[in-house]
Amino acid sequence: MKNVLNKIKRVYDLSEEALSLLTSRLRLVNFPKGYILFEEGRTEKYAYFIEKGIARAFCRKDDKEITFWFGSEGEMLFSYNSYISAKPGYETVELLEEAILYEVRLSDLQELFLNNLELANWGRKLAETELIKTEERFISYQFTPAIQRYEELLNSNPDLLQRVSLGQIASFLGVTQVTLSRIRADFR
Amino acid sequence: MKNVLNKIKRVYDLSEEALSLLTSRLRLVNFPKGYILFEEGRTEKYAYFIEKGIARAFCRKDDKEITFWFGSEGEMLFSYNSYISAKPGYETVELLEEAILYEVRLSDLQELFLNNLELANWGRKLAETELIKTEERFISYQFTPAIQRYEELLNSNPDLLQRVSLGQIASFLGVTQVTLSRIRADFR
DNA sequence: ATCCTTTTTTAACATTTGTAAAAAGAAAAG
DNA sequence: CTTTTCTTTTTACAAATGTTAAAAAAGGAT
Repeated sequence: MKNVLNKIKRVYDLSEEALSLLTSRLRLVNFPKGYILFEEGRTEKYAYFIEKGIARAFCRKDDKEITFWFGSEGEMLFSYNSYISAKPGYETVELLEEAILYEVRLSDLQELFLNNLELANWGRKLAETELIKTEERFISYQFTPAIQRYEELLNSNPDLLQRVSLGQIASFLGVTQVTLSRIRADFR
Repeated sequence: MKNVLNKIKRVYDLSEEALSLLTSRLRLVNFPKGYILFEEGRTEKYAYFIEKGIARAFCRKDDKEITFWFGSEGEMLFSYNSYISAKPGYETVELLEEAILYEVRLSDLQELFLNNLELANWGRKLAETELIKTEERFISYQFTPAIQRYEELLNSNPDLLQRVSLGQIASFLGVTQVTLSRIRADFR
């Protein structure tokens, strides 16, 4: 549970009591490589902490897929619409490796938030942290050319290339696979 | 205070007590058109509710500006980095019209969040709502061509064209002003 | 109304990126 | 080891967008 505990504390430091309230709702689960954890259009009932493995979130449109997120050890997995408003999600989440996750029921989380001040603030911090990350990525997206975003991605996530296919990285960067190949060719 | 109260309640419904705890920390302020409310690199001490007026948030890079947000009546204004981690902000916020705002000290907000369960959950919901909006925009950005984003923007915000210059809308859409002009020409 | 300033449009050209298809390379299966 | 399948690179061409500069249009000020 090392990676998960680490993540929980990094979000917002909790007392022993609050921490065990939260962890008591976690359940260890395993899934094979390729497993579809969340499916577009479904209202999900669980969120997950990644103890081991890597996942990607993507949306489909006209038989194209756009990957907009990668997450690995020590990160959380939600279907935001389900988590935030109990509505069908717009994203599909696929496990790219065999994975060890901790599962938590969304209704349990809600209940904890509504009854425990520390956990409510933990949930607030969690959303705030994700918010900043998302907005910064949005901005960097407009400012920074794909080449540079590619370098930054590899710097912040050096093992990504070994774990994820180039086509998926290309769609994450917002370019086609052909363009990414060209970028890499210039690179050398 | 109509627009602001509306916004507060739309985020998350509060009891009378919690609501007045929050509103007691608000202070009415006025600013002229063109006023720079937040400045890139500064750690801001306040957040604002917009009672009247319209604002834009942008980042600068190599003498270019990228507008990534517009907000008007009934929306909130923060420098996210200041709000979330008391660090210097990456954005500049400019008032595009004479404005009536309600100001709240960030340290007051923090204090309320840490002491009141309802307000902590209000703060959580606020961040969550912003998070979904930002992520959806990010995704639509990759999927949807500029023409369509332009139409959607005008649909959801019909008076924007009257209140904001085309150059700013273009940078919001992620294209140059020339491209936006071409888009509008095809349109007719 | 006229002048001045700012905003928006248009034009010509260069650059980038996309598309489709083929070739090369790598990984998995027999 | 060979074949099959999947992934990545390359090529040629088309389409979209950026750049720079000039023209046109719109708004304000006197």
